[in-house]
Amino acid sequence: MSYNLTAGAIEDIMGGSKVESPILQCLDWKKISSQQGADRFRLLLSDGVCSHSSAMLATQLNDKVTNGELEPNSVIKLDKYLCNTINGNRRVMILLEITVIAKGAQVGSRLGNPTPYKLGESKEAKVEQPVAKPVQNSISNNQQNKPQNSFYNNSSSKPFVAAQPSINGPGDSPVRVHPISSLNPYQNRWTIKVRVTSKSQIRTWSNSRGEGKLFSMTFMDDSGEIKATAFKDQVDKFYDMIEMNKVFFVKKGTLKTADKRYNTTDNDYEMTFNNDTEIIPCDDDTSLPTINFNFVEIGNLQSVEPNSNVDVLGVVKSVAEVSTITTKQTNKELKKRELELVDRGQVLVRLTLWGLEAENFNSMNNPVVAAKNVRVSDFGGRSLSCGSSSQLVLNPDIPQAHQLRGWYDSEGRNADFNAYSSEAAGSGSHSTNWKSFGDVKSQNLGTGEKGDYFTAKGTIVYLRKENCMYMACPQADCNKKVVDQANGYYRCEKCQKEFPNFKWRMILSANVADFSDNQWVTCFQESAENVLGISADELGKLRSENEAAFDKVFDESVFKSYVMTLRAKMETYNEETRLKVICLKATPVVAEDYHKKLISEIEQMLSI
DNA sequence: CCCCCCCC
Repeated sequence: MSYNLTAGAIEDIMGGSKVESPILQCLDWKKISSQQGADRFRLLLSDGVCSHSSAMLATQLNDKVTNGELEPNSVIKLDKYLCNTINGNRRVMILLEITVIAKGAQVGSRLGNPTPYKLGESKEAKVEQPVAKPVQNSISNNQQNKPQNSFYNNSSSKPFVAAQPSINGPGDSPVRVHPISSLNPYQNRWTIKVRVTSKSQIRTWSNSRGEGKLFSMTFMDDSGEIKATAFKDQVDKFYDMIEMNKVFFVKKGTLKTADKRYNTTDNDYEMTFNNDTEIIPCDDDTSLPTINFNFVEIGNLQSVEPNSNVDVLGVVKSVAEVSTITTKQTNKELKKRELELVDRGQVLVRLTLWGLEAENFNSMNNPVVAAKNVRVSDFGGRSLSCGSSSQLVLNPDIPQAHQLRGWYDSEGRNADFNAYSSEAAGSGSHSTNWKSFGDVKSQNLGTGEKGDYFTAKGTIVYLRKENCMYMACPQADCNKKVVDQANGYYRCEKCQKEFPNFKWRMILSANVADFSDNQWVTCFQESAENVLGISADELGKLRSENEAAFDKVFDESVFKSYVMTLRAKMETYNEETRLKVICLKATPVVAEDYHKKLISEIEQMLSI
């Protein structure tokens, strides 16, 4: 097996040429530790002729190193990369997208005989291509630290020079547009061309260090996104101008390390506007990506970690009035409004809007809403809340939204929904917490204080007939076992009373299996009656009067499948602690409903 | 320079 490295690519790239999708060998990598906790990897790349160690892996690709995909000697294709100049002459490549063509172990050793690249040294005695020369003085105010030939190797048609005359003064050269991913705190001569993909409300603060107001926003271009914040004067200057989804040129802002606690973008840096910041509207609305979503299905919110942020797509089934609440901490009055969102999984979740967004939300006719970056809370099972970095988009023009619209108008409008809600916290909300029996073990369910409630589809593989029922106190609120006095009376020790009758109660041990594992579960009265399809009273009669019929009830119940509401909890008997799983409810599988759930899970998988 | 994301 031979691998064709793009010989000469490193020299060309270092010389400033644009090389499409070069194939290089990664000879080694090195972890550059940073105080921020975000590791960065520097790669030693070779094109077979030259090697060069100034290639940084974009942090979103770190897992390629950590998961072992990019081991030394791998052959890789650079699908998307940048080349920046630092300190006037040192060039650094930033790898944004790569494909590992051959694993290091497969390649085995370094290919060719690469020697380290040195600036200005040509490997061959060839005439230098004019394009490979650093661009000199083509831009007014040329600075040492300016990225002289920063380019963005995406598609062939991406303009590197803004064709927008409005930001160039008379006689100025066209302004070079930089990708967001190239911004860093060490260079301040840049212009980015970005779309606004979120915009917060204005918020005020007052603390020991002073007071003021601010708003924040997210900018996006092909290379990534960045959070930007405007304070005080800059709020007055830019708040009205910055509009969701619009495109702007932005130049001169202060870059600092992103505080990942409050910044959900994948950018290592964030921007603060300053007195020199310029923002110029741009009417080009087509060349930049628009807000993108990574939707979690409403029914899958149960498996999302509370207090994390997600994107959700749903139909607004209902809109409540605005109400006012008072915060516990500061006694501040806040306006809120609740929306109910539903999707094809037929699950309903509540989304809370705050402040002006609550007051201004005014939409009838059950719009589809795409909610970006909303916070997941575990209140009432799961609920959603908008924060400052959240963004709602009504009736977005995306395929999933159109599908959802069609579904809602044709059937969803009249469908019943499984709601995450506080009333259902004991049962209903758990009906959407699907687990497999394999999950019960691998996720250590039941180890918590309260026990874990979940839903599983299981097939009965064995029913333990022995001791599955007992004679119980006939009092309505007492289910204690009674003692047969052998004189026609039955004594309940708890009630301290003898009765001429008793009632049958069930404790049925069932072994239930799904694709992943099997599980012993205990069914008490109701769920045992569900599973056996007969009342305890009738079964009790059969037991004493017709053993064959009694056995038949069990035989016929085996290999039937049920959707079960279960509770797993560790319990201790005689100093032995083991997991006990109780079946609270068992309903025969309705194929149509269950298949809908499977289909929505498949759709969920495909949409990622 | 904020850093709150609330309430049931």
